[in-house]
Amino acid sequence: MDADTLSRAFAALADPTRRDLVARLTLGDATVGELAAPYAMSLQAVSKHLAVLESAGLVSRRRDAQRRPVHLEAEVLGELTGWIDRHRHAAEARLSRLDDVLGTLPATDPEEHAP
Amino acid sequence: MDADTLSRAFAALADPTRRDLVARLTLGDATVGELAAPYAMSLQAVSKHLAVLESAGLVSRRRDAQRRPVHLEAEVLGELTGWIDRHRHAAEARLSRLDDVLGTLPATDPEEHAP
DNA sequence: CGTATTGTCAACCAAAGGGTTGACGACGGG
DNA sequence: CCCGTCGTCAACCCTTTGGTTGACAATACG
Repeated sequence: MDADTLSRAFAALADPTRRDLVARLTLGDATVGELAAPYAMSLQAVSKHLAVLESAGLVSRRRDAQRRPVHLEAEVLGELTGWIDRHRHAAEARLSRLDDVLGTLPATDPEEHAP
Repeated sequence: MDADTLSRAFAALADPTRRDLVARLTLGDATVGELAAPYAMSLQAVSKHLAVLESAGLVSRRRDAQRRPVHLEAEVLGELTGWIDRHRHAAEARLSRLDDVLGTLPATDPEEHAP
């Protein structure tokens, strides 16, 4: 899980069009043309977005005659949630230790941030 | 959870320095100077990175005399994992339905969809 | 064979990103 | 009151990014 993969994957998902493409691909593989159809932009632009997703490891392309069916690779998504969760939980753990220290205060009704 | 927040947050985490800052902040609040110390770059550069994190809602800054203690806001991290998990699970659910359809085949390992 | 379909490659452009340096603003401590 | 500290603002620079158009590669099909 090198930092570069992480950087590329986060960067890939930073674009609404690319997130949309990912969402579309959860419904199943699709060709570039099918993927491009809904958008106002050119086919080439969508092809570039797919290249970004591919270089981030989020997507792979097969070859089928002239078509290039695009397939979602969900594993990298797991690395992203992995990174985020690790740090979020670290922060929350620290907070609950803090609550411990302040624990003698009048029942601060904790909003159940870490069930 | 507008698309803009999502875009800004993903973009914010696409930079290794900013991810590092987030990691540092899970240990507790810190001033800009403290945060900048480990890096080769200028204080202004780190200040800019913090501005990016702040505009993504990942961080907030108090005022304490000349100091500007930075505080990690973990909630947005939850929105990110929310988006990712939603789509990852959608993809996996679809795959398992597909396995259902192909279910009469000789017990394919779930990982083996792309040989 | 010729041609239509499907995508990629290449060159280009405007805008955004990540960094620099220099100057300034707001405080606290002599 | 002046000075040092902490941080932001502003201008600038180079690279990356998201988009365009035009040409070309590969393959099916009449």
